Amino acid sequence: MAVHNADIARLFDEIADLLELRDENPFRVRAYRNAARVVGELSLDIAQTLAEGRELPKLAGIGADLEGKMREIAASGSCKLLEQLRRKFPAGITELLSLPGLGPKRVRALHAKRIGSLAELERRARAGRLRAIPGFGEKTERRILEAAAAHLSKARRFKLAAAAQYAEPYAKYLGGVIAGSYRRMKETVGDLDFLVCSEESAKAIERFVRYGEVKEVLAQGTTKASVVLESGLQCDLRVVPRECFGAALHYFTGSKAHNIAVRKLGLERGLKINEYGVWRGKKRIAGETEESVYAAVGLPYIEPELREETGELEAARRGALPRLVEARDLRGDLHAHTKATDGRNTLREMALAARARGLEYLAVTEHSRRVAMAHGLDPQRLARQVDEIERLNAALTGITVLKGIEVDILDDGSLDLPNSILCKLDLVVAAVHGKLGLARARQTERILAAMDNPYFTILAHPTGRLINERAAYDVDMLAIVRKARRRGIALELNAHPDRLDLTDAHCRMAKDEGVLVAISSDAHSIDGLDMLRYGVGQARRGWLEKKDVLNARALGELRKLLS
DNA sequence: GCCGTTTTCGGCCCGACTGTTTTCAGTCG
Repeated sequence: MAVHNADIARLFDEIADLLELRDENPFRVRAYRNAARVVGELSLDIAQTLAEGRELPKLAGIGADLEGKMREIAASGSCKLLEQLRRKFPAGITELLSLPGLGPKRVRALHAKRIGSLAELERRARAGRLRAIPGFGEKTERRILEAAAAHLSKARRFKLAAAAQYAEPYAKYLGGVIAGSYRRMKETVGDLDFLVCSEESAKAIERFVRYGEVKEVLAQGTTKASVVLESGLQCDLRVVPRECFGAALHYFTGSKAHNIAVRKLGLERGLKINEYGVWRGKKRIAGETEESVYAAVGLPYIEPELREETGELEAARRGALPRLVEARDLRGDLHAHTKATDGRNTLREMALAARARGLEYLAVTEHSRRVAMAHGLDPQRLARQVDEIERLNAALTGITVLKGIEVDILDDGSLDLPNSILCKLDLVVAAVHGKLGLARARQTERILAAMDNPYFTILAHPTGRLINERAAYDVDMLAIVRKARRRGIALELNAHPDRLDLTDAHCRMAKDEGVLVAISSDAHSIDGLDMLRYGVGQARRGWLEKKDVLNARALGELRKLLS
């Protein structure tokens, strides 16, 4: 049984829930929540590291006790404390905590009345028997009933690109900015946080709740409000005066863990930091800009994508923040399809679209024959496309089309096309598309074997995950990254919003190990080229700089690296 | 449960909104 970091994180969160229900020391609860977050974001595989007898690195906020519990969970899949806690409550109790409006105090009150599951809660609410419980009223009872019904359809997080379709027009309508995880370019967002500067907050709030797509107003006060859109996406608005804009933007951008750490730095200097500014006593000393907030605690500006409390404050203190890669740094795109296989536009249309977007080169990388569904290319068809690309390059200026392939890595680690044709290409992007369920050791071995092919240049979508749909295949990413380093292979950061694969943590791993990352669109149409922006966002979350990105190189230098 | 250029004990981020209250607890972000 393989225990993943996500499993350890989940169990830590469950312990935190149960400790809260027992009204334990809130700081002890916080320690478990923090540990869940740190473990969940860690790229190093804890169970595997321990299994190999290697030491765990010191993790922030995880001391001897929590490390012991990590070891226990890694070895057995659970831990004694959790088992003890679970015995004190009915099995479904933590589910109740996920309902809006239900926190530990109320769930404890429910438990005292022998309500320990969603089903039971719904039954009692329907019978009108919740309102008799202290702290519950008629309104709460109704909200719980609605929430319980909605919960069954399982609230999902929106992919970043989907959220953008709601967020951008709403922000424009409000005349405000978008903060929260959207601004931090997280791959999915649970809600949208808008910030508006105005001295007339009532008007701004009114405009917010009157937006045409609003289905329901959850809360409406004098400085903040929450709504749910028809799409199911929750949106929150805060209105602040102009002079507070920086402090408010910082506060509502998060992450929560980052904010807490910044406020602690403030406290050490005798400063209080809230969404209205940085305060020394009653005097506001900063807050008009985000820069002023950071400066108040002695730090340079930190980019939103870095604000996850995963070392950015320490780096800022040392003056060692990365100069993050930007969209305009990209000189080309190294993964795209055309009509020849499953793309929708012709070779020429794709080349012109890339040129129109300011790119210097575009690699055309069709599927290989194994992917029959996409009419993958066999050696003869690929040879014809190579000729076609050469003719097109002779006819076009301002854009160079590179000859490539997205060749399948077969079950045994060989490639789907012979070297006799691969050697004629500028680059070979290789990818796993089948046998996703192989056991970790075999999957890893298969990919490592493929990387021995001398023409292998880029590993496409290295984890194979589809956001909200399919988990990553089980693979030893560190072994793959290290092999890539030895073989001079780059890893792709597939920018498609469904993939964003590599993850942010894997980008950092690649950077730390000295492996270049190719930010590629995997475009199947000319519009697909625009997805590069999400790849850049993910790369920035992974601390990547221009120098870490293969396709931030000019064509000449790229050719040198490819050869 | 963690942590320490004040500390191995005693701290641990901060404010708004709602509903159920008669002045505030609970929840949320």
